[in-house]
Amino acid sequence: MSLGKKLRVTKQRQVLLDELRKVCTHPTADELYQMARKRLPRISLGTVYRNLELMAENGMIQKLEVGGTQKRFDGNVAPHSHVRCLKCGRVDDLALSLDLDMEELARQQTGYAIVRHSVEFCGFCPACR
Amino acid sequence: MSLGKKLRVTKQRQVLLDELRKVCTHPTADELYQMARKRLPRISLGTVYRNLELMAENGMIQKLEVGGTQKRFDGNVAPHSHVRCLKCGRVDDLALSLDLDMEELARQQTGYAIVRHSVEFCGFCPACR
DNA sequence: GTGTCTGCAAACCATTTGCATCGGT
DNA sequence: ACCGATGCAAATGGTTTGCAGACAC
Repeated sequence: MSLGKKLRVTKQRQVLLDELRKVCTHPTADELYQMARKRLPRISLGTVYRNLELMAENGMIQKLEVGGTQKRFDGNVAPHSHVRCLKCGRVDDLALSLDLDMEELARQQTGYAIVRHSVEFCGFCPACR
Repeated sequence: MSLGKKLRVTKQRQVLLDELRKVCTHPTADELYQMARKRLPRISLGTVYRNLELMAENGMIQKLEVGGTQKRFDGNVAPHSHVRCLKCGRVDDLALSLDLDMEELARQQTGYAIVRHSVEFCGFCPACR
């Protein structure tokens, strides 16, 4: 979550951040593009990708480390787990996080300097099973 | 891990499975392609992808649900966690698995029918930090 | 005014797929 | 002989990038 350089406040950036924080789903870049387009019809997909990347680097949003073909983004930067539906791909939150010293255990076992971790459950959501 | 239909025993399949079980790294499809090519120079990348997919469906190998741009495969089907280097992308094993009733907890909280889970730690490996 | 950001389009890269042929059973 | 599996090449789909003009500071 190391805060990077200061970003300029552009309409595009504001709208993307706002839309992302507004929803409880975990939209893909393309979904965010569709959402933002309703307010900024001329925004481009490239801008969406660039901003999501920059905002994630700055710790303003989270880029999810989940499976599936597309990356997903989360306006909630607090550590939490996710459940992903193997059929429809939706991702939901889960109020569960590993014990704080799990990362310490991982460091001891592997020699890695651990930055973060993620727990992902996979299964079928109520609508799909 | 629901075992699918029976697969024919082809040279390509045997070599891929053998190579994957031989290593402790978690190769990408392309890495496996390079490894297999030393023994089967005419094997195609499409065949590699098709077989990895089929063998994963049959529970013979594991397709890892980790971050990064490329999918990775694991010859070890026992449940375990992974550590991924944010710089070089290598993935190592971690002898750590969640409490058995974590999945039950996830089911209660979300209503999903949980099939599996994965824990991924991210950081910098000894060579990269 | 300067340096960042944007829209657009082309480029990229991992993965998938169609098809004619090959080979395991 | 049948039908799944293969090699090849083209197609796909998500993401990235180069560039010229626009905009935040």
